[in-house]
Amino acid sequence: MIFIKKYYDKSQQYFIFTETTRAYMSNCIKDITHNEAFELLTESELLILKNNKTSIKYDKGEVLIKQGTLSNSIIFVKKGISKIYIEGSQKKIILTIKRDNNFLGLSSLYTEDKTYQYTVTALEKCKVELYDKMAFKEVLRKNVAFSNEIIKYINHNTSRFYKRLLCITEKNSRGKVADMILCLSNHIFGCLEFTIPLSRQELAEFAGLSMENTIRILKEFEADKLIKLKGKSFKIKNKSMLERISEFG
Amino acid sequence: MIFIKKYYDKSQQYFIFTETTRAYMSNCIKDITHNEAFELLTESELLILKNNKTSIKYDKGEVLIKQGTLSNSIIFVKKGISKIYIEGSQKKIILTIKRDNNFLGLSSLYTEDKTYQYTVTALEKCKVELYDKMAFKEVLRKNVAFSNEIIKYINHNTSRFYKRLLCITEKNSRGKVADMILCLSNHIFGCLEFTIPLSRQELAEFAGLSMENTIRILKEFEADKLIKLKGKSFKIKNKSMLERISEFG
DNA sequence: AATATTTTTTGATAAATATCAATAAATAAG
DNA sequence: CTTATTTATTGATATTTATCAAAAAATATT
Repeated sequence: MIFIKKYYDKSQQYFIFTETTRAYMSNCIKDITHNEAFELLTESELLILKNNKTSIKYDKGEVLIKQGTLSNSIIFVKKGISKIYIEGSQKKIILTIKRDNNFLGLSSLYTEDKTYQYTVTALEKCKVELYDKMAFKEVLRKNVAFSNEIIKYINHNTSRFYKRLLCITEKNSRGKVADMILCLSNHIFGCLEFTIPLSRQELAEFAGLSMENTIRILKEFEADKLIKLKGKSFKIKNKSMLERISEFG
Repeated sequence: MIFIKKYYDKSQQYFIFTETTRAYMSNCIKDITHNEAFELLTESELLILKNNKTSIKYDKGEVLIKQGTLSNSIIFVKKGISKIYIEGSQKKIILTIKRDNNFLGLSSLYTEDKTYQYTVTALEKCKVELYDKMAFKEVLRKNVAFSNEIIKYINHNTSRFYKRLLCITEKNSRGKVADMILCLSNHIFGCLEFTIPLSRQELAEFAGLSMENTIRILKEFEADKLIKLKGKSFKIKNKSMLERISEFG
C-alpha cells in the first residue's frame, strides 16, 4: 500500500513505485442517463409535465442555463452535448460535459438560493425540454418513486464531484490532463478515437490548468506516443500508461 | 467589473484593483441543520426509524464513517463536531466540518456504488444515531415531504461543493487560507474568536495546501494584524480585509 | 485568393507552492 | 520533573505552474 511519489520522467520509466495493490479507478465515473425517471410517472403526472413543457433547440455556443439567474426551469436534454461550468471572478472551471437524456438544474431544487449555481452552454446542436419548476415539484410531491429516482441522479452527480475535487487537489498537471483524456474517452465518447467539441482553452478549464500548460502536456503525451493529436481529434494509443499517469501523477 | 489581479503586498496596500462592483460572498455558505426533517414524519414512520436505530457515542478521533466501506447506515449527529474528508492515494482533503443536528451519508442513497465516498471522524465527543439504511429508505418511500426535504439537504451540500471547487481552482494560497478562516468563523463557530479542534496538518488539508505553506500564511496574517493566533485559538481582528483576500486572492 | 482575425503553439521567464531539513515548542510518558 | 515524542515553525531550495510575448497555424471575412 506504499506508493513512492514519482515524477513522470521521460528518460527512464514513467514511474517508480513499490507496490500496486489497488486497481485503477478512473476519477471520471460513468455517467448515467435520466430517461428512466419518466417511466415511473402516471398518466396524470406525465400530463402535468406535458402541460408545463417548452421544447427548444439550441445552437452550438448558446446558453441553456446562466449562473446567477433565477432557476425557474428543470431542463431535460433530449439530444446534444453540453458543458457545465462555474464562472469565478477570474477563472472558469468546467464541472462536466453532459450527454443526451440528462436533467440539468436538479441541484437547484429546494435550495434557499433560488438561482442556478452554474452555466450550461451547448457544445453542439441541442434539443431540450424546459419544465416549469413549480410543475416539476408538484410531480415530485405526488410521486415518491420519481422523487427517489431524482435523489439517485443528484447523488450520482455528487459522487463525481468528490472525485473531481480529489483529482484537482491531489494530482499534478500531467495527472490532470491524463485524467481528462480518459474521462473524455470513457465517459463521453466511449471509444479510443474521438473528436472533441472543445477548444484548447476549454480543455484547460476542464483540466483546471492554464491553456499553455495543457497544450504542452498534450504535446508531451503525443511525443511519448501515448496519444495521437490532430487539431480536435484525439486517439488514445497507450491507455494503460495514461491510467498510471492519472493515478500516480 | 474589471478586476486587476493583484498580489497581496505588505509594503503597499493589500490590493490594487479598479472597481468593486460585486458584494463579497463567502465561499463557505452557512450550513443548515437537518432536525426539521423528523417533524415531517408520522408516528408510524418515526416508529420505523426508532426500531432501526442505534445510539452511539464516539470519542475524539474515532471514525464514524470509513470511506470505501459498505454504506449500511444513515447517521444523524445529535451532538459534536466532525470532519468529513476524502482519502486520496497521497493526500487527504477535508470537504467540510459538520456540526450538530446533521445527517451523514445521505450522498450514498440510491447510488450504484454501495460504499461511502468519504471518511468522517469525530473532532470532539459525538453523540450519533445510526439508522439502518433499508429502514430509512422505507420511510423515504412512504413520505414524499420527507424525501423532498432530504433532496434539500443534499442540494445544499452540493452548492457548497461547487463553491469549494471554485475556491480550490481559482484562489491563490492566501485566498484559500483567508477563506478557511472565514469559513471556520462564520459557519462553524459563528463568532470572531474560537478554538479550533484541528491540527496544523488538518488545517492544511482543509485549505488544500501544504502544512508549511499554511503555517507561513497564518503567520503572515498575524504579522499584518488580520488575526491573532495562539496555538489552536484564533481571533479575527480585520474581517473585511480577510474577506478581500479571500475574494481577490 | 488575399487579408484579417482568432486559436494554437513555442519559448523565456517569473511567480507560486511544495519539499526537505533543521530547530523550536508543545504534549505525552515514564 | 525529566525525557521522549509528536507537532509546529522557520529557512533554504527545488519543482511546478502560470504568465507574458511572440510566432505559427487555422479559421473567418472580404
